Amino acid sequence: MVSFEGFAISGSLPIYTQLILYIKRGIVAGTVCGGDELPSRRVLSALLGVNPNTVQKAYHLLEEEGIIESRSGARSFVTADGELKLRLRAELLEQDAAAWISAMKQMGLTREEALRMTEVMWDKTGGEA
Amino acid sequence: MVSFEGFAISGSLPIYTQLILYIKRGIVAGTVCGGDELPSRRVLSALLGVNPNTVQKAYHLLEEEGIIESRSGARSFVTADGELKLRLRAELLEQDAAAWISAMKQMGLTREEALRMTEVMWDKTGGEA
DNA sequence: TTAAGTGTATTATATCCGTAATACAGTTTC
DNA sequence: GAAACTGTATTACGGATATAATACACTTAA
Repeated sequence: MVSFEGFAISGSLPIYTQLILYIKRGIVAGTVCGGDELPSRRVLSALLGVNPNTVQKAYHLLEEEGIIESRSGARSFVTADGELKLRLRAELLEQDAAAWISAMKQMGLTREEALRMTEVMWDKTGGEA
Repeated sequence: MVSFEGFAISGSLPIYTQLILYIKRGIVAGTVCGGDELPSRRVLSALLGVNPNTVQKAYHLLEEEGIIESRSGARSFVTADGELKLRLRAELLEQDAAAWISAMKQMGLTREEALRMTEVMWDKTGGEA
């Protein structure tokens, strides 16, 4: 069962987008694997304090991308092979890095200043190693 | 006069938010300075192919933050002293770094992998040194 | 002084996001 | 088989975003 313990709504992105990102990044990290069952729309919406339609939209879009599968009446589950995992990793890393580097360049930082910034902030923030 | 040559609408953020970010990052970079005149609402909206109300919203919010000033009838201009520049630099850098590092940790990257990612992508993208 | 440009405000419309309340058919489980 | 749960769909409402069309008073420049 895919866990949503580490998930929290934050920022200005639409909630369904945040849910999609959480699943995709979990697949890249290996914490979400092919065959894993997903919480039902109703259960997850109640857990997060969010409308069922919002979860439905996220699941529906994930299914259109071939990342999860739904059979009417039964619980949905993840369909993630190694190829998809690699595709997602490349997509998300490039996307995030491009946004970060673009912002740094717009503010006039040099490459070394950006690297030092990453080093300093990495340990200040919680999460992982 | 503040130039919007390097500005382009992109991504999912509201247009008025992108305009605000462009001004703020320009101030941090030093390309936008106190006393600089801003394009009028009508001129800038025509230049960007955007509704005048969208530019008005961005300018209005910037004025509420004390970053620009408007006199009814005359052109608006930037009011940015050194203190504001430092405040903006700290705010924006921390905000962007936090988003970037959080994404990397969610995908299970180590600190060194994130640093290497920055190094590799820095030269691949256009902009500055 | 007159004309042009400017900031500001209003009303209307359309789309997206999120919530709310249902409804129905399919599956799982007892 | 029956109850509970599931995916799916619909309608309605409010807020935010963006567009469109005006309108008015103020400043600037010719």
